[in-house]
Amino acid sequence: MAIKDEVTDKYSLRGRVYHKIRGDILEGRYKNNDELRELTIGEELGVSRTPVREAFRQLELEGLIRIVPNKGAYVTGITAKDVKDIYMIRSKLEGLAARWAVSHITEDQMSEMEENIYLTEFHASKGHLDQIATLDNRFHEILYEACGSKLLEHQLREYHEYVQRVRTKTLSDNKRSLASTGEHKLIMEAIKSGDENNAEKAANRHVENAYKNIVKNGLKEAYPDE
Amino acid sequence: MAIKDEVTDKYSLRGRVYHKIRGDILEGRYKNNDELRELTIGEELGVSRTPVREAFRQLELEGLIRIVPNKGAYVTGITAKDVKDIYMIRSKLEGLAARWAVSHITEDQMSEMEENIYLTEFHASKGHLDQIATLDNRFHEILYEACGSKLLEHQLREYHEYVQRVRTKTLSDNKRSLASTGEHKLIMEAIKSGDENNAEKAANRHVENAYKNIVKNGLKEAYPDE
DNA sequence: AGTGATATAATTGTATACAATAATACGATG
DNA sequence: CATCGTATTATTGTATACAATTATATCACT
Repeated sequence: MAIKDEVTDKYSLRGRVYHKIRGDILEGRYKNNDELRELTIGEELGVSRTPVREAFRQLELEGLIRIVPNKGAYVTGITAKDVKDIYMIRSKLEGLAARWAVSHITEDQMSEMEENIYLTEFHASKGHLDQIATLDNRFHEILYEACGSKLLEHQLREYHEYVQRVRTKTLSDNKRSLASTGEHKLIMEAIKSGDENNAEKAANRHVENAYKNIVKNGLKEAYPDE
Repeated sequence: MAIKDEVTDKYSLRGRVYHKIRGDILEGRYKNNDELRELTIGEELGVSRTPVREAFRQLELEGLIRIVPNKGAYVTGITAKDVKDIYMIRSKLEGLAARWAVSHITEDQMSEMEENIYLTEFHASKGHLDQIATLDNRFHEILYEACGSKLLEHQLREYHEYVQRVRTKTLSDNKRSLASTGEHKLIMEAIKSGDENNAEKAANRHVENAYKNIVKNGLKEAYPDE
């Protein structure tokens, strides 16, 4: 109730609970193996156990918590190893997305991609970190939308969200953000020129390089080991 | 109640409902856009709306149904295009799994993989379709377990389940099952000899070939177009 | 004091009750 | 006869009640 009165009805109560807990886990506000009690969470958000339970079931399926029957729900979170795996998987899948985008991208999407890179170059030269981060996210979003596969789009978006925390942290490295923009440009140009093989390879390398940079800037401090 | 009394308590009521509906969708027992009513499903399985709703939320997250707020739940199912996308994605991810298996596979897993191929060759020569299908599934399971990544393992298993229906259908082609076993052997040998690049390529090609065979044997009849 | 049994409390699992929303039926009006 | 508005019904969303299970505390006994 409390929530429902305050804001417009963008989500159901269950939706709010789900996004709240999910955010708290992905942003690292819970520690690994923290126990989540239905009643406690419900009271914090001013809702009953029902929507909390439904949110728990979704988070369980997503692998962000694990539910022990008749016992409780425990935070699983994301480890340093997970981040590594996600980047290696993303490398392959963003490659596929870039390859497929060659034959599926619309004119509007192509224009937005070019504009995105143009703008990013400008803000990178000025050191505008916030804008760079937003544009970087948007570049990948455009790629996902342009690949022509709802399935791949959904999967990539999910992985992208999972590592959001470490990404925003690492983009504040100015040298990396310049290199990153250059790599975006290579992907865009390959797609524009219709070169599927190069588009795929460029996307592969871009994600691999992003991961290398993350390791260099200290992944271990941001995520638990095991 | 009805269910709980009949069988041992392997799953909660919610678990049963989830697996039941999921199976019905994946096996094609629902048509696309079929509406699922909480009360109806609950009555069919002898449970109340609560566990049904929790199952619905999971299926929604998985993308197998879509829930329109205050309206209802509608089957999304899997289309011919989805099958294609899944095979292309699987090609890349099984490649990764094979590559990672090189440095993560245990002795037991290696032995089981060799034995699996030996047995498959035997049953293929005799035309034992059921055994071949079981062993084929198991081969991929071993690969997933051996890759050393819970995340990749989970994702591959999910995709594998999604296309289970079309797989069992297509393996009844005897020529394909022989070729498939040969491809398994190539993957196994590359892993055994420690050749990461070849392991990845062999797995890529194996999944691509499996898809080509599916197309040849009539994918359109098994799945809706859009 | 330590150990085990039993009672008590806390927590989850499921069913039901109530509220809100959307679909449908029906009748008034032009 | 068509159309709009209203009443009714059906369905989902949420809260609460009860059942089952697990954790905790208490106390007797050695």
